[in-house]
Amino acid sequence: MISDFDVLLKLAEENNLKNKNTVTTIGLSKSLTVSQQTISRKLIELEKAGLIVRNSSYRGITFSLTEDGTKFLNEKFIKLRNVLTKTTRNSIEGEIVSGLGEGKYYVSQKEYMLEFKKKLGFEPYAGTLNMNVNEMELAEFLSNIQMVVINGFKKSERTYGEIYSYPVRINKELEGAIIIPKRTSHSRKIVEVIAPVFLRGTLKLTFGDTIELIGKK
Amino acid sequence: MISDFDVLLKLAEENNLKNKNTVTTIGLSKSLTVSQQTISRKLIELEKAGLIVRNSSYRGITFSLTEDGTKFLNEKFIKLRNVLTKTTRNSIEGEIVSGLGEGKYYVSQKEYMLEFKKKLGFEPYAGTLNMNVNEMELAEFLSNIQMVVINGFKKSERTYGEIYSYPVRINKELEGAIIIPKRTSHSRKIVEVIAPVFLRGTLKLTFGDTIELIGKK
DNA sequence: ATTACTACGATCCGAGTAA
DNA sequence: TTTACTCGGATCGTAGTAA
Repeated sequence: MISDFDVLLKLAEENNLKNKNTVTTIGLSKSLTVSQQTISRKLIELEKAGLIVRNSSYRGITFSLTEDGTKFLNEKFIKLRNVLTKTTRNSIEGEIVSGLGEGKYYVSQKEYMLEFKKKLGFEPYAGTLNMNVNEMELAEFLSNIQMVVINGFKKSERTYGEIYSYPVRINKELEGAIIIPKRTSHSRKIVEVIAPVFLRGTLKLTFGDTIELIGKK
Repeated sequence: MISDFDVLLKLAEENNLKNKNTVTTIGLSKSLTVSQQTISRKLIELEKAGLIVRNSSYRGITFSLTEDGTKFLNEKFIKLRNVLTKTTRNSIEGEIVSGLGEGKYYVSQKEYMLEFKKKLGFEPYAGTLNMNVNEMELAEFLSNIQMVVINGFKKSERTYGEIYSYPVRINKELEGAIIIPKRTSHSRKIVEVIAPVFLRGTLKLTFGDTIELIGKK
């Protein structure tokens, strides 16, 4: 019995070894020891599931992993990493960048504000600190923090979605949280941090400075 | 369709590779969204395949992963790491720090110098640029560069060991290499960079500035 | 409470084969 | 050469249930 994971991992390996993204179902079937027909069907299923995009002809199949496909593998990687290595990532560093973030808009909404106060224990300053981080480090870091779900709401015909928040300690001084809107599916290089105070002011930071977040709990 | 990998990973997460732990088939069935009966059968199969040892009673199942079970997960982990790090990291940034490095001493040795010229294609300036980097980023970065081994030698009863060098491009302008003595076993936060010119002068850098290295090949 | 057997419908695999 | 369809046999998943 072959799984999506097996096939996707093999595709990712093929994709890396050669720079070409062309494979044949026969080649894959040999390296995975299943039939050509099964591979053909599996690739169709993976495409339907949105994990790859695919273009087949009588000369083979060209493909690439979608963002969701990479994310799928990355999640497995992080779980394995947490299980197989004793040291887990409970801190992350990042560079402060200027914000064109949507976060400020969110924290300005009264309804979110009340939720933040109730669930995180503080009323956030009406702005966010934007931070440039390594994507893989971020994924590892977040996987070790207990996520707090901030409920969405509806107001004047617009729907405001759920926000995932991750409590952190900032530069070993201040309490705060990383916030990530639920509907954001792509992985991020920039995250937004909220806190009860104006962080750039309180910590005397300028763009380009590095700050450290430590996961709480 | 649930795979051995899914179940084994969940088991490993449950006990975090401690020696023994107790789970219930009902609990596992909920977190993996399959039936209790399927989990029961899967655990029996995993035991027959030699991936876990298992002891069941009316109070639950105590189990542990066998060596083969851990190996199974570890192989997946390594494949994922190779695939995911290769696609993500071929550059690294770091801050220039003042050097108390041993590198300057090395590049001053005639024997090393000749090796550098022969194998890297340039004769290094007799000094190194010291750079503060994130250890994990460095490990990922270096794993993607083809290492060039600089041979050691003996001179007046002292042994000079091998040096590992990693060709890089500096700030998209200059050729150079990271050098790491072979006998250094601990992971490093500071690496030394060599180049055919005095880097701080040529690039007009001062301590605290950030530079970017891009892996070659 | 549990685990795990039986039975059977659902799903998967792959040989044959069309395009 | 390919990919990918059909379909029969094999395997999987789960409801019911015994222990």
